Amino acid sequence: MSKSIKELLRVHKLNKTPCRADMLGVLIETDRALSEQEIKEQLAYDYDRVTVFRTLRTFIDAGLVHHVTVNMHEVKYALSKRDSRQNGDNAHAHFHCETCGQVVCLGSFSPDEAVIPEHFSVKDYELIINGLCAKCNA
Amino acid sequence: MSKSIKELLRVHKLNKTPCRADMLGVLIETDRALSEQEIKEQLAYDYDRVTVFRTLRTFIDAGLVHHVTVNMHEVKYALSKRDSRQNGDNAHAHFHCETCGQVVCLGSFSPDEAVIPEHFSVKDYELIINGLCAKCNA
DNA sequence: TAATTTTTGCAACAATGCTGCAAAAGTAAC
DNA sequence: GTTACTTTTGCAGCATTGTTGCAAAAATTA
Repeated sequence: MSKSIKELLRVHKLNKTPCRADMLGVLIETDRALSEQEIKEQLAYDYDRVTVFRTLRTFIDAGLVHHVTVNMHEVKYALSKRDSRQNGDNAHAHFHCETCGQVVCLGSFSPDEAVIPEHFSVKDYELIINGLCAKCNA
Repeated sequence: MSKSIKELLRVHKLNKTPCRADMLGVLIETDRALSEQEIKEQLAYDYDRVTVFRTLRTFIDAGLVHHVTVNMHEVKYALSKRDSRQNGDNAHAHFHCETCGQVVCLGSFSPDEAVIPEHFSVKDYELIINGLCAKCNA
């Protein structure tokens, strides 16, 4: 397990540091998206809150992690399956449980194929499309 | 115009107050989603920030307004076309321009029909599905 | 107009996002 | 391994935002 952490960091051209390895370990061991708070609670050591904050940003910039926002303000982070900077993996579907707050990443999707896990029920969904409007596209 | 503000408030069972009428006026005159800050800047008078905050929440609770979050933390508010509490209008597609930050509401959608306005280009989209997971569904 | 309910403004606090800077740790070259 | 250089971390600290409680003001109802 420790080996793949090292590998992941190396592949993404990030130096290996205790905090990064620790955080990555937490994210690897979870199949769902975690809030900053949830990640902190699972870390082996207490790092400065700014460090955790910056590390998450580093991971995102490196394409190692992606984020979702549910309920207006709850930001959750999850390991990207593949390097989202390189390939066409530019769409994400996430399932958010309104009761327990759990967010699971459903991976890539096309607007015409919604993959809902069995026994999950959909109340509503929201599509956020990022791109350029007509004015900025000119 | 003032008449439709009054109407909207009445239909949603909300008392008419200067702040509400003012804010509703701003939202009606815009076809896109606005941040709390943008709304404040367009108001005729300066209301307490808590009042604006609470009024937005009141509007959302009443189904008069809905919200989108882009770029992790930017929350934007837009007038709902119909009362989203009553009918099946439980899905929203929003277009977010990464350059100017503009968010336009594309209205209701099904995952298999993505309606992108002409000359808009998509970089990526995100689908947030709210509902119940298997565990909470039991 | 009076009585009752609702809304607003203010004070205040917690949590979060973020920056600059110096210390510590990591990396590379010898 | 030691040295020199680069990167990361921790800390102090500030701005913004989300939120609550309460009393004053406004709106609604009778």
